[in-house]
Amino acid sequence: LPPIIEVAIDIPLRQTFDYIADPDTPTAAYQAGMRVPVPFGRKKRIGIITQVKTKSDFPLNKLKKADAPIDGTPIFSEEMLHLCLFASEYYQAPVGEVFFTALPKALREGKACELPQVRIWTANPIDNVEQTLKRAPKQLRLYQLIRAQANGLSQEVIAEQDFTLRDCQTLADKDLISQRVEIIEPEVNQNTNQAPVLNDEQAIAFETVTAAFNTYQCFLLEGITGSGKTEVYCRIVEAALAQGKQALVLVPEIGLTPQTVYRFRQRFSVPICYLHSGLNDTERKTAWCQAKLGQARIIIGTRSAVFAPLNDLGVIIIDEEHDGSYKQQEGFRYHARSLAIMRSFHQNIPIVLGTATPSLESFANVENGRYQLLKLNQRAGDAKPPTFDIIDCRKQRLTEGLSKNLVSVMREHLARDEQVLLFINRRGYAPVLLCPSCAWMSDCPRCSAHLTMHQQPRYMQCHHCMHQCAVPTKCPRCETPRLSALGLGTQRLETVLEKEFPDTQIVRIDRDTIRRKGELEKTLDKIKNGRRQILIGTQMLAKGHHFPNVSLVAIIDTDSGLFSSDFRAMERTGQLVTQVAGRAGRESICGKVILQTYHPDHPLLNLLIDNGYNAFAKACLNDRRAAALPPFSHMALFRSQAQNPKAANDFLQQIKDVADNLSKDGGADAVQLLGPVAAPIEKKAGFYRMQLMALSSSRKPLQQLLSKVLEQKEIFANARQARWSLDVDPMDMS
DNA sequence: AGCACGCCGACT
DNA sequence: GTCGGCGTGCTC
Repeated sequence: LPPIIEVAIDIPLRQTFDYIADPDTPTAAYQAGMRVPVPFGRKKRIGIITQVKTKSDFPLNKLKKADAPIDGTPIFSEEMLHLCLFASEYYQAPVGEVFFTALPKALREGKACELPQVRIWTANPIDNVEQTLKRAPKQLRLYQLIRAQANGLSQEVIAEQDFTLRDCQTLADKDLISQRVEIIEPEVNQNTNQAPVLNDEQAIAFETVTAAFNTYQCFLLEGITGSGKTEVYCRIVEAALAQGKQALVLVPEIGLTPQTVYRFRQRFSVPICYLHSGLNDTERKTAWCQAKLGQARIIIGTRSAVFAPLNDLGVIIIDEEHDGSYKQQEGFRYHARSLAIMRSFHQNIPIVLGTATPSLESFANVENGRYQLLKLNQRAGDAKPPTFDIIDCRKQRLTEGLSKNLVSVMREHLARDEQVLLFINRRGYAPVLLCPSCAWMSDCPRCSAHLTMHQQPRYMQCHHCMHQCAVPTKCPRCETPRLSALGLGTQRLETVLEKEFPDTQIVRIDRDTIRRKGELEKTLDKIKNGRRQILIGTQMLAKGHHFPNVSLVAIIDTDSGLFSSDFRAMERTGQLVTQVAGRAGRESICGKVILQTYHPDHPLLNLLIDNGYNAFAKACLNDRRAAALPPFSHMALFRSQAQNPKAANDFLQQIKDVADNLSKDGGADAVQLLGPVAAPIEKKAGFYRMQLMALSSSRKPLQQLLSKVLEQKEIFANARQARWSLDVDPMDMS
């Protein structure tokens, strides 16, 4: 009797579907984790077998017949199958969606999981070939081309000489050449570089982690900028490789630059594969399969690489663990850090979270003993920490956002032929236009936000929905001819500085100046080789890059991160300031950091600059504890959006009603429901947005409530009137 | 999500 | 009389 298989399909349903296995296919050919084509509705879809069983809850006569599996061996190992099932439960995400986000597109579409191959043609020894092919000069040229290479010639090289596969086959049909297929081996560097000597702290970190090989332990490697975290990673990876294991290294989205890639490539003599957004579908499939088939020994990738298939995984490293890009913000909203920790727990291997500015979550886990803290406090060489200065903006008039004090300090540094880096978190010229006589403002027609004015080229744009229009020449309401540009963006800052420092080169880095790939690299080189420059940048510049010639860093709009509705805003500001401070200075120059603020007495800001990030984080944690916010409670956020604000509200109200009823029955009212309330940006691209928050002191009741709520079918009846999503452990409250 | 079914308005 | 709008229900 053919078995019944349980299949997950890529649709937004929180269920699997049962099928009867193909009776003509051996039973053993069906295994959990394999891809299988199944009839679904009136189309055929590819699904993942989650279970092979003998019984089904679904009426037997209604079960459809599955095809034979695509894979000879499961594409999801038992480990990955469980990780995906866990993730689906934890994040309340549809199973199929989870499995399919874990696969590269080419494999989702049913392509074979195999290593890239190359077709190689060799010439058969033929006498008098010139005679045989005398009427086919092109074929003769091809034959001679191939004959010239004793080991044969690959199809790619032949193609470069303007011969097609067809041409080769014609020769092959005449028995003049023959082909063989070879696996393309990944390029491997033969590195003889001597690894640098570790300092004491690095050595302790390295030894502690490697001593934990083959057991689960989560380490928080807290290393200030320049303390040599990367070298510790490299040593740990090296040790894992020496044990015949693979290593998984996760980096933030911005972190996988050619520089990082180059650094790893220079360091190791094993095949490395990279999984990042710059790859096309084929490259991604190749990298994935190289990992799966054990060819790649080190896998470096961004968020989704947490799903990389690795049979001999020995250690996981997460660089810049505090970085927000580890959280997927749409669809299946997972956090790669959480899943990586889960993965190492199930695999019984250590995991290292490295950063100069740990997330409060990780700090709390050190305090409660779940993570082990490893510290790197020594900077390489004689590099000194930067000094901080607060400029009290209440005491002086700012001209175009710049205080007199800042300008004069800038002059000092520039006079010494050093670089100055200015941070401002707004691109464009001015964040809003205002009519001085009737108070009209340049509001976006589709969002509850202003249109930002851009110059060169001149246009208005909404940074939330990308809506664009011309810059109005007069007030659309009262026809007053002169509108004032309010506030300061990177472009305006650039204009102002050009006037103030006419003989100094100014380099602006934001999404408007860095459009194409590689442009950032080019500009960074320009900065690295330059002197006496003013650099203007958004957050883009805060991450990962070091500028040895910068001796002064100023944050122009510190206050924008100080007072926000998002309870994580303060944490992010502290991380930004600390990371930014890390950009400045080198061994010989002591860096200076200036913060412009209207709130010079802000206690957390002062704690940060006087006592450092650790003290700041501790205080933030205390605030979180007092407010019973994460990480001292667990949060889930229902979001809804609809063109009609009532529809968005009604949907969430219905969820709240259902949830309230359920928690009454359960007795334990440990889950608090707050809302529905309007989202911080109430309207976006024409949609009204609402949210409903669920908070609980422990995870389990929250999880159970969410499961029960989502089981209620009536919720989905209303769901057509509003688009909705559920975010477990939301990182961004907007 | 996709797709079919189904029941009411403006058209060759 | 039909074409087609999108509300509702289902997918093993």
